[in-house]
Amino acid sequence: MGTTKAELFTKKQNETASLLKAIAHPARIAIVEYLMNVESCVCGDIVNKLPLAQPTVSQHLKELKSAGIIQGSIEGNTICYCLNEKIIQKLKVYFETIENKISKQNKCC
Amino acid sequence: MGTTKAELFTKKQNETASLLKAIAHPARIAIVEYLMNVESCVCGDIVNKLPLAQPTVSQHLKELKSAGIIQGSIEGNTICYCLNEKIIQKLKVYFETIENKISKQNKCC
DNA sequence: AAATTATATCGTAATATTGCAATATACAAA
DNA sequence: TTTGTATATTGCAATATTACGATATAATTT
Repeated sequence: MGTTKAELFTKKQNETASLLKAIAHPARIAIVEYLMNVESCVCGDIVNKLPLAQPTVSQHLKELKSAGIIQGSIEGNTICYCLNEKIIQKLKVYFETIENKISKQNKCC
Repeated sequence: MGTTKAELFTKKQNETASLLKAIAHPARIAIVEYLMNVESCVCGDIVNKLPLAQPTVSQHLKELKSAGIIQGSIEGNTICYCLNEKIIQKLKVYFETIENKISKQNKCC
């Protein structure tokens, strides 16, 4: 195996899992945290900032982008990446909702 | 490879990635969402609720537990699992912080 | 104590992920 | 139009993850 049995879970559960998985890597965390602190964001800067080879960074950027966590816009020779605020907010709300539901019930441990 | 080069990132980035990775699977999302909606929580209930074999569920519970996302307390023959509110809150705050930082800066895309 | 019930662990097959060298593409500058 | 610069894609080796049958462990009931 190695294959997740996605068909056995709800669409939403699979989507949530994919979204979290897309961020759940130190290099991708580092990219997100870099973008959150910077105003203008060029791919080359990210490559220089990260301790990984250019193709590896490119691959991580692709994953973040296809999950919708970052957006990229072509700027001549260069690509400007930035965070998708809506998706970040969605994740915040997800954990906020869990937090609120927990506090409303008795805990057994 | 297949190995993440964890030593190249900060301790905190690695911890955040591990924590997110621990939830980033539809079965583990399903477990978290089940626990969030239920008052008393016994491992057997989770096994019955999920469309996976008992050893598989046990393995997922172990991962959630070792990441600190759930806690388990032995209750005779049975094990009662529940969510660790502090960790969930930590994740909420993480995304909340990113959200706040984004809105304070100019976006280029 | 034997049988039953609840959960964990081991071992392993199938598949996925990570990282990078080599190479391709695409625009910019000379 | 050749050269340089920025980014993406391909191909592949190493390692990690997922799932589960078989089995172990540990408490409960009979």
